[in-house]
Amino acid sequence: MTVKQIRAFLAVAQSLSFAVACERLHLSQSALSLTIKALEEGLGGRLFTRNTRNVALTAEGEALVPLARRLIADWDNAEDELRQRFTLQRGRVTLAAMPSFAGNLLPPILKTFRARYPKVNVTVNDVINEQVLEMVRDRQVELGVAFEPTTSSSLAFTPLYMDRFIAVVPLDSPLAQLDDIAWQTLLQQPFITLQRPSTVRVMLEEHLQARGMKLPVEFESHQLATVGRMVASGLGVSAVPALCAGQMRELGAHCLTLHDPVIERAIGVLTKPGVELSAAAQALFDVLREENLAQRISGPKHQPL
Amino acid sequence: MTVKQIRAFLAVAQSLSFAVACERLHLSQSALSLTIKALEEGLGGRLFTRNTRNVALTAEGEALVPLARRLIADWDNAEDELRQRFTLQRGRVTLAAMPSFAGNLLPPILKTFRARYPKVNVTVNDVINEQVLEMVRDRQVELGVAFEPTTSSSLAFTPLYMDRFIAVVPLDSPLAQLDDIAWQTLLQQPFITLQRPSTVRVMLEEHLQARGMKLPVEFESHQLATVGRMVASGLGVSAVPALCAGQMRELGAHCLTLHDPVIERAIGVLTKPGVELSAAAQALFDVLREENLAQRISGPKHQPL
DNA sequence: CACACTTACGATATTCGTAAGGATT
DNA sequence: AATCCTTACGAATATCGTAAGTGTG
Repeated sequence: MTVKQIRAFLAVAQSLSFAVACERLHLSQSALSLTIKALEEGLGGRLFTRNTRNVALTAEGEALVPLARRLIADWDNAEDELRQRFTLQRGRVTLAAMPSFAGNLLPPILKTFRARYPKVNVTVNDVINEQVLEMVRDRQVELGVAFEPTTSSSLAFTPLYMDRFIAVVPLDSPLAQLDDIAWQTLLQQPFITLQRPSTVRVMLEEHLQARGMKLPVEFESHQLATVGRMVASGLGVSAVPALCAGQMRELGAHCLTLHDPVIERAIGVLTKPGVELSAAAQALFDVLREENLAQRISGPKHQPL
Repeated sequence: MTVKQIRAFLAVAQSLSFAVACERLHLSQSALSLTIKALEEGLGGRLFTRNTRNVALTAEGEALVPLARRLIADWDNAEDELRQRFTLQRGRVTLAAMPSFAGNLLPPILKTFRARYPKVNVTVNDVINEQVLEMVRDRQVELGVAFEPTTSSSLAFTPLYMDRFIAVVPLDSPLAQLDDIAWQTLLQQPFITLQRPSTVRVMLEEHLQARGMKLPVEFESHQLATVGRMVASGLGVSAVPALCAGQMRELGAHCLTLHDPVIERAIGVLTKPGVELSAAAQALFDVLREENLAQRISGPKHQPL
């Protein structure tokens, strides 16, 4: 039993005429006749009673009609769906991104993506930097956005931005009047930062230790928003990735360029080598790079690459 | 997209190896490779990522697996069902039979049929003789069992039995002592019979009128069982088709051969000419004729043909 | 006799298997 | 070097359309 045979059967069953059906099928009468004959022989009995003058369904043919209809409908739907996936009229991407990215740059990017591929579903996993690597490695997601891995992580990294740390100070602090600030100066204030397992916290401590400096940590949180709110309310100062500048300002804190040392690290897309991206994932990857380019023009604090 | 392609896809998706899959498909590696390639080209994208060392599903391929499974399962089920219908492992027959037949000879016949074709559904329409003709004519049923039509009814008739009228008298009547009885004698008793539209009633009156006799009707019913019960309780006598002898005896009445005149008429199978019988209907038809033959040997009152 | 399905047959297209090629372990 | 998928190519097979055949109204 082949798809062609069932399509032919349905066409004949509908019109009850070989002559009419063979036009719809773009087939000669003889070919149609043979096709039906082959189907009948394959199934072991007649589906139509036909003399030269009229065509009618047998009882078994009658039974096949609804089955055939369902079969062909399902068949066409499946084919359609697959084709839609390939043409990105449908589909699904899974993405893991670290919170600072997921909460700041990602939303407008997703908006662009959605505008271009409205039926493609995007699942965003807003997880900490380490888990981004883990999820990509375990193939729980196709794409990850995170800091560039330090150790060779067996993951492919495509840089998007060069992110540097900026200082965050209360609006009413005298420091808020400066254009930029040195770490040495900043660290004379009570320091508010993320809790230890955080990549950001670890990065900070490593870089500063190398320069013989130490964080005068006064308050710790595991959420960047809390850090921002604490700074805004005058409890102390902080240093965060430039990526979060917008968020900090929204929370009522002031941001300054930080130097001596400039601490920076690439943020980019992580993929698992050898695992081919779905068409949908590839499209999202492309949008991520395009949007990066767009930002380069408008020029934010974090520098696109 | 063809059935063969999808089967090939599933085989490869399951084993994740072309080499293994091609054995299950009874196909050479190259043919399988081309089949998958054709499927991929037809759908517009890759379903497997494959280097010589391992084969893996793409995201789209992953999406196709459940679809393909359902598609193939439905396909095979449909094919199976049709094949079962043709081999009478399944199916459905519709039959209309007049009550005297449906209630007496038919049940053991259906038992034989069911024993032979356990999965074939039989729908019996127990309707009066005229409606049997009507239902066959309207193709509401494939087969009918009824008296031979008088007027050319445009239906095909295959005789099964020659049924003759027998006398039914109360057990305690002096008539019950006789071996046989003439109509003239029977008609001296109060007569119980079916109501007018009945074919049996009309037949009786027509035949007797031709011989100058008339039914001394005392009681009328539209059900044969009621007639039997009335006779059994001594209200009068009746004459019924020999087909109903068993039923009459069960109701407590006595049956006698009736003569002068012998009124007889063929009972047989009605079909609509030009309408091919389903395999199931043909099988039931055959059983009806076989059972008739079996009865000829054991020899009942109504004579098989 | 005209219409509609079937059968016959030659041409075309598809599919298959063998064999060679290429890549990975 | 061995394994496994792909590509190439000739052979077998299947499918198609034209045309002749058949039966029915």
